Amino acid sequence: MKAHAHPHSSRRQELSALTSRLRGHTRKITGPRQAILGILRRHPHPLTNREIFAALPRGRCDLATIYRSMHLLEEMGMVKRFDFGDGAARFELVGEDDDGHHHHLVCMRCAEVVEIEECSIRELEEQIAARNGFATVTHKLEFFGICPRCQR
Amino acid sequence: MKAHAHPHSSRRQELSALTSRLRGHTRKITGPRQAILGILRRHPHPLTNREIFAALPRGRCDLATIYRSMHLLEEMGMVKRFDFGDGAARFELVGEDDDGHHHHLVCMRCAEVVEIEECSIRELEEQIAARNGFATVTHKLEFFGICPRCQR
DNA sequence: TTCTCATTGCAAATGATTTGCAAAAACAAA
DNA sequence: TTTGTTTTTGCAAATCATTTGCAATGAGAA
Repeated sequence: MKAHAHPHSSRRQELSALTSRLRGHTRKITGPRQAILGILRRHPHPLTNREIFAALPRGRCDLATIYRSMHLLEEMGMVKRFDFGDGAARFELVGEDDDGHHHHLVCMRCAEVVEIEECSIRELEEQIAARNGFATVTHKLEFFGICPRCQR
Repeated sequence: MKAHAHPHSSRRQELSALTSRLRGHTRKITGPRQAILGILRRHPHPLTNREIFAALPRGRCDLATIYRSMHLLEEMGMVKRFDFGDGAARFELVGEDDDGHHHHLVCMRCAEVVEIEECSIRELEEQIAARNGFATVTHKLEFFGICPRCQR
């Protein structure tokens, strides 16, 4: 999965800003957590836990700890979970201002990922919620196709 | 997961029509396959392999066979795979005329499923494909919320 | 520095899905 | 209908992502 344009990641957050968010939730700033946040900060792409693990200097942190950390960060709203349907969850850091809501266009051959900014599904979401009496409706939407390079 | 309106399933396919589609692909009409198609036909909802297994008279078919059958049926376009993000794939029978494209609104508490018919994402899909140079773009979209009953 | 509770590493447990393999079943041919 | 060939199945074991029990460790407060 190569590097790619990532509009949302234009303003990379300071690591200190990230850790202070942890502190604000009465969470401890541990080595593994700092390391994980560091990786997420450097890779503004959806990363699997295994990818985060591989990117970490070996022995720095257990895979189970990464799983636990991602749950914590997700609950705190610091990361967003994505599901590309291949059985492994992926995570991206969410900006403090940002709500992290966006979609992806995933190449089904090489797995290149392009971030999709606009989301005109909000209105549709409201219609569907009203029409079915559902509350707090959200959605998951990902696009899949063949990227330019794979078409050649 | 209770029964619910299912616009797409209005015309339930004959079992014989289903098996003849298998025959057309040089596939054998076996007991397990007929049983599985029977279950899918009777339950026009997204079903997990385990649910199909449980719905089958016990001893009728091995779970591994269900997994293999669903792959086969999916390749043949006879079923559509859905992913509600809970780690288990779900399948629905696809009509011969129908392309099976639709979405769901899933209650996050009780897992009730409502089928969503319209899909205004097609246009968006085309825009995204053109703008990013991707080919054969498709998407996966599911909605999640709290159903009326769970709100009480 | 000490105390306490959160957090971690490690290994084992889960749960969905896949796979190797020999036996059983379809179907076509005779 | 009997036989031969090929697919399909059941069963058990293997994978893979993810979770969890537990004792040892580390972070932050007092």
